[in-house]
Amino acid sequence: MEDDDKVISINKNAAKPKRPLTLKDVSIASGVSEMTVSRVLRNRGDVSDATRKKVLQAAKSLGYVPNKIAGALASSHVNLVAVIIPSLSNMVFPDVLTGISEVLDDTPLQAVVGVTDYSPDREERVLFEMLSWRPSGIILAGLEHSDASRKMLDASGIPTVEIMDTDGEAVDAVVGISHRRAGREMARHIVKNGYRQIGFLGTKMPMDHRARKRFEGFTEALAREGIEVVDQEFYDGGSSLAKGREMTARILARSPDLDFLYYSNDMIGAGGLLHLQDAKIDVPGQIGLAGFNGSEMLKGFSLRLATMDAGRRDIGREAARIIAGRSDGSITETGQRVELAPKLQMGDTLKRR
Amino acid sequence: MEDDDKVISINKNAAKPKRPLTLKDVSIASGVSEMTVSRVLRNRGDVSDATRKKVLQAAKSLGYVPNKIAGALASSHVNLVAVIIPSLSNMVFPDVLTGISEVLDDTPLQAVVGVTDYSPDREERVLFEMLSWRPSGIILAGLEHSDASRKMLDASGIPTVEIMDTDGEAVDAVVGISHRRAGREMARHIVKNGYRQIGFLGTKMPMDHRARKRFEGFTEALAREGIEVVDQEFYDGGSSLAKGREMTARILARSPDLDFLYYSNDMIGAGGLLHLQDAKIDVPGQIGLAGFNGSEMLKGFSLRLATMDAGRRDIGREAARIIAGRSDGSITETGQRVELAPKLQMGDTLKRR
DNA sequence: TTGAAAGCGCTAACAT
DNA sequence: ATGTTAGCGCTTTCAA
Repeated sequence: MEDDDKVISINKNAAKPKRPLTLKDVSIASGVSEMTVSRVLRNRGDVSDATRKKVLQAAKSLGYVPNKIAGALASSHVNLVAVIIPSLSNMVFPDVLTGISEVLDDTPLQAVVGVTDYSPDREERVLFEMLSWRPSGIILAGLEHSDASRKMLDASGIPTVEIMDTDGEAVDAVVGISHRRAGREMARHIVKNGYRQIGFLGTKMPMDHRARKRFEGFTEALAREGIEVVDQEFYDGGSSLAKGREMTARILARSPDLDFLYYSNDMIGAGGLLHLQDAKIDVPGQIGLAGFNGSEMLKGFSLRLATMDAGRRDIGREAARIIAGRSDGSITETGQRVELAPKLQMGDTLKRR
Repeated sequence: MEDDDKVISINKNAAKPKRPLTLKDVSIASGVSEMTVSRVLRNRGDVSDATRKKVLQAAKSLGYVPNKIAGALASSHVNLVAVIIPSLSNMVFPDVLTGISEVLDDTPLQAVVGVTDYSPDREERVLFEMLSWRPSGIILAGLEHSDASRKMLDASGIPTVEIMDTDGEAVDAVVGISHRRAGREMARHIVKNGYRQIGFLGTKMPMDHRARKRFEGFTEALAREGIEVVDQEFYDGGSSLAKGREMTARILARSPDLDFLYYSNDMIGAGGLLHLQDAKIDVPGQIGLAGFNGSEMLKGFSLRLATMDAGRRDIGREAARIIAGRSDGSITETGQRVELAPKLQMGDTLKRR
C-alpha cells in the first residue's frame, strides 16, 4: 500500500478507557444483594417481580455486561463450541458453519471458529488454544491429526465430533461421508456413460486427505473395470477458476486424447469448463467433466458441472446436534458414527449426447 | 435428509469424560510449587534451568493444557480480539480476516469471529456476547449500529475499530474506504468512456449501507454530468452468479436500450457477464459492465469484469495494527481514522472498442 | 530463585 | 424470596 492512498486523522469523540462494571455496581444501584442480581440476570430461581424489575432497570441503565470469564470459572461451565476447520475461503466450510449455527441457535451454545490453513502444526496450536478455554464441545474437520492433538483431545475429556470424513479412526464421534465411496461412485457413473480416457486434476494430496481418499476410491473402481487414469495434474494453494483453466489447458496439451476430466473440487472444475467452452470443445460430447462438492455457484454457468454433494449443511447440523445433546445431558453415549450418503448431481457434463 | 442416507453406529474406543488437569497436578508431578509451575509455563520471572526442565517435562507428559478462564480472571487480561462481520459467504470478509490474522499472528492476540447476517439485532446480541468475554479489542464492520450497541461499546472502554466504511461517525477508530467516493469514481469512468444509458443492479439497500453509499455517490456524480440512472433492479438474499444472470435478463427485457450495467458486487456482475456472453451481446461494445470488490474470482472469466478493489486485506491489517498497538501500549491515542483509496481495475468490460 | 497469601468476579450450595 | 459463604484455577504481590 502506498502512502498517498492512506489518509489518517483523529476522531475527537473517541471514548476513553473505563473501569468495567461488575455485579456489585448493579447490586448497589438496585439495592439488592449481588446474589439476587445474579439470579435475575440468569433467570434462575425465584425472584419477585418487583426486585426483578428493579435489577433489570439498574443493569440496563448502567449498560452492564456480565463477565463470562468469572461466570465460567465459578460454574465451571463454558457454553462455547470450538469449531476447527482448514479454511474459510473454501466455500465448503461456511456451509458447514451454517448448519452448525442453525442447531446451536436453539441452545445456549455458541460456536467459535478456528482456522488451520490445512497445516497440522497450526491445527495443534489452534486446538491447544481452544482447549484452554474449556469449551463444551469440539467440532474438528478430518480424521488425521498429530499425535499431540489426539492426546490433547483425549486428555481433555471434552465431547468431540470429527466431521467431513468417515474413512478412518475417530477420537470420539464422527459425522461425514466416505470420500472413497464418493470417488468410487463417480468412477462408475463415468464409465457407465462410456468415457474411457480419464484424467484427474486436483490438489497436491498430502495436504488434502479427503481429496486423496476420493482419488483412491476413484482409481480403485476404475481398476475393477480394467481402466487406468491416463494423466494427472496437480496444483498448490487455493482453488480458483483461473487455476482450473490453466490446469485443464496443460493436461489437454499433454494428453489430447482425454475424454473425461475429474476435478477434485467444483471451483477448478468450473474453471476447466470455462476453458473448454472458450476453446470450442464439445462438452460433454468430446470431453465430459465432473467436480466435487455440489457448490451453489455451479448454477450460474451455461452448462451445469456434474458433481457430488457432500451434504455440508447436514454434516454441520448432525455434529452440532451431538454436541448439544451431550452438553445438555440428553445424549450420554460417546463415539457416535454418522455416515451420510454423497449425492450425485448429473448436471450437463456427464452424459454422452 | 432421508433416513436411508444416514448410517449410525458406535465407536467403542471413544474417550470417557475425565477431570481436567490443573496446575496443581503439574505441581505435584514435578515436585515444584504451583507458582513456579505457572512461571515456567508463561516464561515469566527467573526460574532455574533444572526446575524449568522438570516442569515442562511433567506438563507435557500429563498433557496439561492451562485454563485460560482462570488465567484471564486472575490477570484481568484476555488476549482475544472480537471480529464482528455480516457474513462469511461474502468472500469479502474472509479476505479481511486474512489481513487481521497476518498481523495478529505476530502478537499474543487471537481473533474470534462473530457473524451478524446483516441484522442489527443479531449484531447487538453478538456484540453483547463478545463483550462479556472482555476481549482486548473489537473490530466491527460498518458504522451503522443500534443505539444499544453503541452504548455497550462506549461503556466497555475496549479499543474498537470500525472497518470497511469511512462515510459516517465512528465510535472510536475507523479503517476503510469511502464508498461514496468509490461510486463517484466509477460513474466518472463510465461516462468518460462514452456510456450514457446506465442501469444499476444490487441488493435491496436498507440492508446494505455500503452498497447504498456507493449508489448515492454514483448517482450524484452522474447527475453532475446531467445523466440519470435509466433503470434499476434489486434482489434479496445472498449474491450468486445465477442471481446476476436473472437480474440482467430482467433489466434488459425491460430496458433494452441500456448500454451500461453497474452491479453492486462482482458475483452478480460476473453472472451478468455470463448471461450477456450466452446471449451473444457484445461486451463492452454494446453493453459495458462494472462490479465492485476486486474479487479474485474474476480472473477466471474470458472477459475480466471492471471493478473497484476495496483493499480488504489492507483494511484488516490496519485495523489489527491499531488493536495490537493499543493492547501492547505502543499506541495511546484513540479515534484513529484511516481512509484508504479504492482502486479501479479496468478489466475488459469498461472500454468502448 | 522460590513460596505463601490474597483475590480476580462470579455462582453453587446452603442458610434464613 | 433473599442473603451468606466458600470456592472455581489461576496470577499478582509480597516475603523469604
